[in-house]
Amino acid sequence: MLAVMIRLNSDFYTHDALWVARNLLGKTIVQINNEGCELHYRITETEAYLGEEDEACHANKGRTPRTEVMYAEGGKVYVYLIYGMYWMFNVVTGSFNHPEAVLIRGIDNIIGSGKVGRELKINKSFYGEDLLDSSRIWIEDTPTTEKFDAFPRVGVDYAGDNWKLKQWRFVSRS
DNA sequence: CCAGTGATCAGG
DNA sequence: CTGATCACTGGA
Repeated sequence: MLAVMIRLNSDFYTHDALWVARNLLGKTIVQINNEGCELHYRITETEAYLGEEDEACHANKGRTPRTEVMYAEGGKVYVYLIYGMYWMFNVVTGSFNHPEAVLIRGIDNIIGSGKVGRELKINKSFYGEDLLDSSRIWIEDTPTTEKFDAFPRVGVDYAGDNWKLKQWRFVSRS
């Protein structure tokens, strides 16, 4: 029996960032590399950023050129460079004009958002990429009974206690 | 602990 | 234009 892999669709990504962050665990990022080969990566760790009211979310400071794509309907890619070195790979979620995203922090045994960006060779050209339609990167539904643990988000000490203590980081259990 | 590295954004 | 900041990593 052949397991048919289906690209995740708009119905998936338009859920809120918390739902998407939890439900992306165990799903498969598919990427076409420079040689035309199809690479598969299992998502193992995610983090949710949820709206302008979330003090840890980039959109907390409102709409800017960088955060613009977060205001799109779920299904786009949000990338940004941090510390001049690391490209963060995020999936935009939720409805139009509600800025949310899920940061991919781990794939397979690669743990750490900077390492994920490096492995996927993310750069600015991925900003706004449409996961529903792209021919070079997308995410596929994957049969899984994923168990996970929740932790506070990483690197958000600048946010108020209410926000930095939220356990919006999700890690697949073994 | 700390350096590296450069885009981004608010403020003059 | 300036300068602070940054959802990080790797090496003392």
